[in-house]
Amino acid sequence: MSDPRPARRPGGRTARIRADVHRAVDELLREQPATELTIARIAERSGVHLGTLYRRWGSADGILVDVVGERLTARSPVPDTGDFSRDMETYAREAAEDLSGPEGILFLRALVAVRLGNDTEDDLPPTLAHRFDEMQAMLDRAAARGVDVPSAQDVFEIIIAPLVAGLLFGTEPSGPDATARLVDRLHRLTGHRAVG
Amino acid sequence: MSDPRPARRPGGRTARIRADVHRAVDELLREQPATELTIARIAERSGVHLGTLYRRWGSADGILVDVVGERLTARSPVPDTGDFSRDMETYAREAAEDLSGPEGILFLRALVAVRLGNDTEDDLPPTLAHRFDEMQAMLDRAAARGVDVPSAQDVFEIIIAPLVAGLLFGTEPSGPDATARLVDRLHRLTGHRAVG
DNA sequence: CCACTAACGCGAAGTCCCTCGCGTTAGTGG
DNA sequence: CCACTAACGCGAGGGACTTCGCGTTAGTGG
Repeated sequence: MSDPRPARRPGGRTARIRADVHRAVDELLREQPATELTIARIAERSGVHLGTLYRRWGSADGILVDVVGERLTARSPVPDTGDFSRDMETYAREAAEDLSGPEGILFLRALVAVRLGNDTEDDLPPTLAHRFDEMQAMLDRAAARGVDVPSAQDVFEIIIAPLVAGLLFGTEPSGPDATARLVDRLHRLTGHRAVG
Repeated sequence: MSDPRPARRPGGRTARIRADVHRAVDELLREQPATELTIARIAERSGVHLGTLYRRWGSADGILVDVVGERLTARSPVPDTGDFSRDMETYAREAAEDLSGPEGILFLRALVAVRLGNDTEDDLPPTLAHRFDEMQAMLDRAAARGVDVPSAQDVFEIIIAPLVAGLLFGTEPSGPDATARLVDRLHRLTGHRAVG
């Protein structure tokens, strides 16, 4: 969904077009509310033809998922300090910040539109799937050090889900205290002292 | 959101129009995928003029939130057997069923579009707020019987949030086992044997 | 360096979305 | 029963969205 083409010809032009589009979207988001972001405007700003945008991304939401998803991935690397408890808290705090910011909301909206809009059940956009893989790797590293870690699903249900749902329903306190509380709850529920 | 008018003139015609629209949407949803649901089609089927639909609901998503939200409220009354643990499990199971069904997905999509689409931060649609009030009442009843109950926010974070987020990210097992597991987790967190 | 073809540029055309002003209808309060 | 006005009906109109076929460009593999 992010960039739906299986990279059959990932060479120079294709990558250049994508970069142009990303730059244009970045600029446009800085100048106007996200609801004003149309394919036509992106085409105009980026110099990429309108038909090309439809062919590659299908819709403005598809472009948004691609752009914002990549931005989130880029600026929040998964931590690896050797202290699982601290890493987890950092991970949770970054996730909360990403989500509560304006582009987090944007990303969520676009993701929902793309995922629930089409009947074909397809996978997560690559940027998101990659993020989950990183978390799994973090858990694996800790497990390799002998730490008794929760499952990825536990982390998803106890940490991520409340953040996302709170955002949707507008009932989130979402301060730094909130994420600390979630992490603490994860430890208590999964029964780990979380040292390691 | 749901029906945005503060009921300044809730009398016969207004209610009649709303019923007509709801009936039309029900019919249309049975005949075609939700993505095909346009304001124009609703107007045609219901006999209500297109301009009226835009005035009252603003968009097709707004109508969807109204219609589906009411349907969910109507068919899943909050349980009250006097056994808190059982009530909570029933509540969770019903919520899970509502969400996993096609109209649950629909509702979620529409809710996101309506809530995150406009910049004005407004409240939850009445149907949803009402649902939360019912849950709070359920907790209050149990508390009045002397049961040590979790907070509404706990229920939201531990029961509702994983269901919603799982739906969005497509990572939900969401069987009856899953909800039982969530309820069990809630009990463990609040440290109750959940008898009452 | 050449042939192949994926991906893009182009522009027209159709469709749908949404708004607006004005006239009409029918709840509401007295 | 009457005056008032919220809410609806109406239709035109502009604007936005999306698709399509065809020609062109430029990675890719040999």
